Amino acid sequence: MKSIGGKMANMEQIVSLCKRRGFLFQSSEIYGGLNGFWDYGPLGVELKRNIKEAWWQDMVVRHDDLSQLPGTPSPYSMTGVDTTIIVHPQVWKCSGHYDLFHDFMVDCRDSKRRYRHDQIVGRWADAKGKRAFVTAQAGDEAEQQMERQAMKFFNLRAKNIEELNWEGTTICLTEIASFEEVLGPEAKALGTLTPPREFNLMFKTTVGALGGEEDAAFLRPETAQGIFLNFKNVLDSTRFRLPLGIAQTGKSFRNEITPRNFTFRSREFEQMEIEFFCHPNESAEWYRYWRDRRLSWYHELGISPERLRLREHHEDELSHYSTGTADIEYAFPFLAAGEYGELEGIAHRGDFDLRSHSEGKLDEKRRPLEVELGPDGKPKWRGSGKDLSYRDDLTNEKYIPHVIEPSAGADRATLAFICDAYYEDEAPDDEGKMQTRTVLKFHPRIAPIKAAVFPLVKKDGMPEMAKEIYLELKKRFNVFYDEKGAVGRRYRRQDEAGTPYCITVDGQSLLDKTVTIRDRDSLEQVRLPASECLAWISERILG
RNA sequence: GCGGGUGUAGCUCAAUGGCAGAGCUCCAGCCUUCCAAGCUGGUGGUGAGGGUUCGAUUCCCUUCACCCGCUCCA
Repeated sequence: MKSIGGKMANMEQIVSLCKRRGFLFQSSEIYGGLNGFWDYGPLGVELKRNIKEAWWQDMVVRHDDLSQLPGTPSPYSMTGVDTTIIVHPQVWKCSGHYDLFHDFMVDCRDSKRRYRHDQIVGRWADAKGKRAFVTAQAGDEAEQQMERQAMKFFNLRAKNIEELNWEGTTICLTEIASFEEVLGPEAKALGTLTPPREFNLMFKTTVGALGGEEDAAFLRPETAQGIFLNFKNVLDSTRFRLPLGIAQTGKSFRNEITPRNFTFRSREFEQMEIEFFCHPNESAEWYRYWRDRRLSWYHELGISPERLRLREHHEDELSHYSTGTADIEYAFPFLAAGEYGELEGIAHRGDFDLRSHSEGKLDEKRRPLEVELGPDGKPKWRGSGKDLSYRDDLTNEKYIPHVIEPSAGADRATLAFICDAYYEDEAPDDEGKMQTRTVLKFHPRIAPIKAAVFPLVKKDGMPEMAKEIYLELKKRFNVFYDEKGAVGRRYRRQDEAGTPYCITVDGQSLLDKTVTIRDRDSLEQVRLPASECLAWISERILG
């Protein structure tokens, strides 16, 4: 979002443009839509493909694996995989998603709030002949909040605090069978909490036509696990050495409780993920490298630096096994001023993933990490039992690699690029009056249409020459031909689509084989031989 | 999942318990030698389901979607 002439673009205008020009449509729209699902239209699919392609080219294909790049401890390799959406159900048990994504929630009928069942703590209390299980949300202030709740509920003043009797210790709500005597964290009466209800954040499906519950499988909530599963395959089938990054793009699925904000929180979405495997001693340095590299990638593709920020997670926000996580965040127009939405997370994951898939799911709360045990004392979720360590054939050192994970949302990036490109400015019409112009100032590399070719008027042989140029460019780029109506109107239409260049064949073209190329942002035109158009545009869009 | 708001043409918006309108867009044609508003004609709509009624886009119920606020966000 940019402001020009003091007018701020708002999300409604952007959504409207997306639909009007064919960037994004609601999924199943003719049936009334489906919450949390979005389709890309003719312009949107080109934009998103270009963004994914830029990512793949920049991260994998064009990566210089021979040089030591600034900020890195050594040269490194990059490669890719494309793994399945459905994998062995055990994968999600060892990855931690199964436990984490099967939250039980309780709602409070009184306060209209919702809580995670396992994040409510409480303690039995009595006063004035009444008894209640007084609760609060787990956290540092839980004890104070419980006391406040109890004083309020029992109608006690501070001076009568000794009338309040606590029994036993603070325990989790999960230990309480019936909620009849439970006082919700913000409730005024007892028994207002609903029974715990399961929220399946992973999409469940069935493998096999007759499958029962034992054949249940899940659509992946992230592409990353497919990379871990193939870590050994990649090393065994190639001559790559560590450090090595393995990239993958693909669809993931999460049953978000509240899809919101256009495509920002969708239930079906596409990720662009890298799992970067390295020696534990160098992992901190690699983490910093990837964090900075990924931030600069957005800058290179033209995102406004002032709307983008890198946010390091606080220590208490980190996963227990992570020694560092940073989010790349964008100031989306649908957020309040000063708020940012996550585009990408760069996480130092240590050896959690490879060890979990080898030994069994690790207990994130234990230091050092150990396999999480079930009630029977055996591993809660068994791993594959396969050795996923790496032997360095130069030093003969054997170790379990540490992992840096730059995980980006392709749809979120696409949305950010659209929002960031949206401008309304003023340009003069043919009578010199200033008219509002809506323009998407995409970086030429990601623009859906690279160039439009127009005959200035539809006669005198101009269309013929323009079509020739169009067909020649079309062999290399997505280009657009238009001969209808006033040329100014055609320029404006391309501005809305974000087309960076418009090539116009005019009277002079017929005499000397030159054309004009009009720049979307500056509105300036240059004249050059028609035969040089391809080279001129190539130079500007290859990035 | 809760509360509030909104659903009328591709877009922006009118109107009404009794034939649903405008502007822009779009399409066809005319005119046009560089930045959307010239001329002629044309396509096209009440989110879905049910109820009340002689008749519902309008009133009622249900549902779906979108927006705002909670909640959630590994």
